[in-house]
Amino acid sequence: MKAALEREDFKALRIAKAGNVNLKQLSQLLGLSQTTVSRALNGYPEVNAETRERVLDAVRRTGYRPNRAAQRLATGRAGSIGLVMPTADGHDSDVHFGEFLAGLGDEAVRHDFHFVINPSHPDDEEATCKRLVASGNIDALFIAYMREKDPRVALLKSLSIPFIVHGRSIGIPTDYPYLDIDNTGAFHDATKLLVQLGHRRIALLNGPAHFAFAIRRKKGMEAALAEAGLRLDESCVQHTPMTDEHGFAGMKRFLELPERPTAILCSSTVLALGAVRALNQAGLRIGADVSLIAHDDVLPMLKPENFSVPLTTTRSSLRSAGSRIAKRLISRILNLETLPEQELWKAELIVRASTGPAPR
Amino acid sequence: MKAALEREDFKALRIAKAGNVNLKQLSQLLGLSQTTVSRALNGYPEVNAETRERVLDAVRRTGYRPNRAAQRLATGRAGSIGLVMPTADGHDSDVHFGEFLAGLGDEAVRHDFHFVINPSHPDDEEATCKRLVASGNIDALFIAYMREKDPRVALLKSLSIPFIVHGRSIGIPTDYPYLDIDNTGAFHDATKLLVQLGHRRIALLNGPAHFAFAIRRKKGMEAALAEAGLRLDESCVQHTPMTDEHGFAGMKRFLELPERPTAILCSSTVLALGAVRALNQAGLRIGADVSLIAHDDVLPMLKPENFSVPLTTTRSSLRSAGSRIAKRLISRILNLETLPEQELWKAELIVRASTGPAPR
DNA sequence: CCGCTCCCTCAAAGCGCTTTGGGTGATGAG
DNA sequence: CTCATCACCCAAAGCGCTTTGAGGGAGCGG
Repeated sequence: MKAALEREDFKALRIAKAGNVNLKQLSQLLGLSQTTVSRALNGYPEVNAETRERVLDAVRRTGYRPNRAAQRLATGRAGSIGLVMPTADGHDSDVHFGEFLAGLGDEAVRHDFHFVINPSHPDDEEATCKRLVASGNIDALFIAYMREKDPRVALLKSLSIPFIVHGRSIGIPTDYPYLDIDNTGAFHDATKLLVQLGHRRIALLNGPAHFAFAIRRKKGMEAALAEAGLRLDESCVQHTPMTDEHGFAGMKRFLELPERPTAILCSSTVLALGAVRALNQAGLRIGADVSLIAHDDVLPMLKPENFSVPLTTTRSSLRSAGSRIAKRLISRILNLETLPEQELWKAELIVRASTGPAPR
Repeated sequence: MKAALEREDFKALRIAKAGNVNLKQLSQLLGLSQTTVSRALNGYPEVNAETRERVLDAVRRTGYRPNRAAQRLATGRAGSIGLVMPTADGHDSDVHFGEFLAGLGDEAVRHDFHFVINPSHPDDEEATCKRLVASGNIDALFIAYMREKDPRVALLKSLSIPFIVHGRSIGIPTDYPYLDIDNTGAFHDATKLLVQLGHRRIALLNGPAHFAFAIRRKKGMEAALAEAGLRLDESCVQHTPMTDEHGFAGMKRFLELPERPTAILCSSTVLALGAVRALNQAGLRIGADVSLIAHDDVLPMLKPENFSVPLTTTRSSLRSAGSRIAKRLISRILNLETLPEQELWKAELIVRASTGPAPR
């Protein structure tokens, strides 16, 4: 009895939803076959232009919308792209993820694509990827938070599913599609600026050491220091999650060093937030006693220009990256391979008041 | 019998290797009809317990996974829930959204549900809802950021699609399913605490005035003030987006008032961030010269206990709310109406160092 | 041993779309 | 006048699942 009721409910739902016409009705209305209508709609060439116009017009009038589930079943295409969201109970979720998602979603929805967001413990991402692909309800996968020699790349290649990587791994061939920013270059330039301002002892508040972007940023920094005949003291480097909390603690540790750094690079404005707090607490003037540069992902809630002392930054919009990746992913799914395989975006160095000449 | 089993094992292995098994193959493997297998899988009562066990075992061995598209087509159920993400080019995306999503996603993925995330200009949400429902590829809708007399409630009721509201509207009957926190109570209690500490002039850094939660929080505050024979001066209230930037600007304005408030309530820790900055800049000691209480959504990147002066807060986890809403939404879709229609969560008042006796 | 429930299982009919493999009439060439 | 060639269009066969309506076998009372 209960089951029967349920079934009826669903039928009702279906009909309510259906308010829509279906292909069959539409074709009857037009006096055409379903084939022809379908072809007209999907842009096949063997349909008379006039017929196609007639079909399109009927679609407009009836408000016909193809049933996605039926399309998916018939084509075998799922119409959705998979994301692995690194999060777990008791594990910090990443602010940067939301912003990225905004860009991705914006673009995806334009093509009527769904997401399958699969939360996963950060250490379990490989298995999650596998499961997600095996589930068969995604057409393409997006992965991020790349690590050194990241095993997911090989995995995805072997799974023969379109995918795009946000970032790049290190230590494996880069023959996969990616979108990355030039982290090395960005932190090289930032460091160079500090060196030119006379800084000799520069510290780095970096993201977790296993992430490729963190490794590259450090490398860029070291390169710029080397050019000036300097080297990066390991005591001046900290790898932590990119939260306010760790920024604060990290900066405090720097300030306790016997030979205090005069300038600090931060891998995120969120880290910088805590760092600034520590500096204020220590009574140090930013831009005078200590210089600060942060990488800015353009998080709308945290603008570097609004810091008490506006922050010099290397900027690259995370949202744009999301949007771009969605675009490329979808065009790969639809086999419109016109977009480039690999992209490296330059970050923009924007000088504000948090950087000044080294104190003497 | 034994031989048959072995043969089955062998076949199973081969099929598993070959790729995905489908229902037909699975039923052939078992020597059952598709109907029976389907029923066994979907928990229908008319299947022998032993048979069901046999089926389940075969599923395990073959790694069979039902094709979602086919299921959706056959049942008319889309297997996904719709979200409207308030964001647009040039419009701030909300940090709180990401955190909420983490909870929602975590729960949804457990039931193999998808999302359809539809970004929308905040002023265009009604139309977006309509479009989303009409698209026919969601089974249920979630809406948030409720406003006074929110037209979306009536809209969704008329569309006869399961939905849950995060928050509650104001000025319309509350006969719809929602999950809200007791904003009135939370800010009532917070204000009461301040009053007890001797504060007489208390200000409010609130979210945008059109949001119901903001209205309720203000109301709660006014009630507590009234109980003490006080009233809320309009110059002591500010409605702004909940960003660091606005927190800073808002607090600055408060500090410029002829009669400066001695305590401030913030609708978000993000607002508090900027507010604290302004206080520091003005050289005021938090917890001594000025008391501060913020509402804490438990954003992992911004913990109130890590503020330079740990923040007294009213706490309610946004992630838990997301998770809970997903659970209820899914159970409504599956017609397991065991969960309550309406829930009001109490926020927890946690006293830390940012509140102290009023200065004299 | 018959007949009648219960259980359990089955074959087959959709769900709405895409796609294959023809057809048909008009056109132009031979 | 015939035949190949287009340009259009069609009927029908899936895609993999759920669900209906019906059938077969075991167990029981008569």
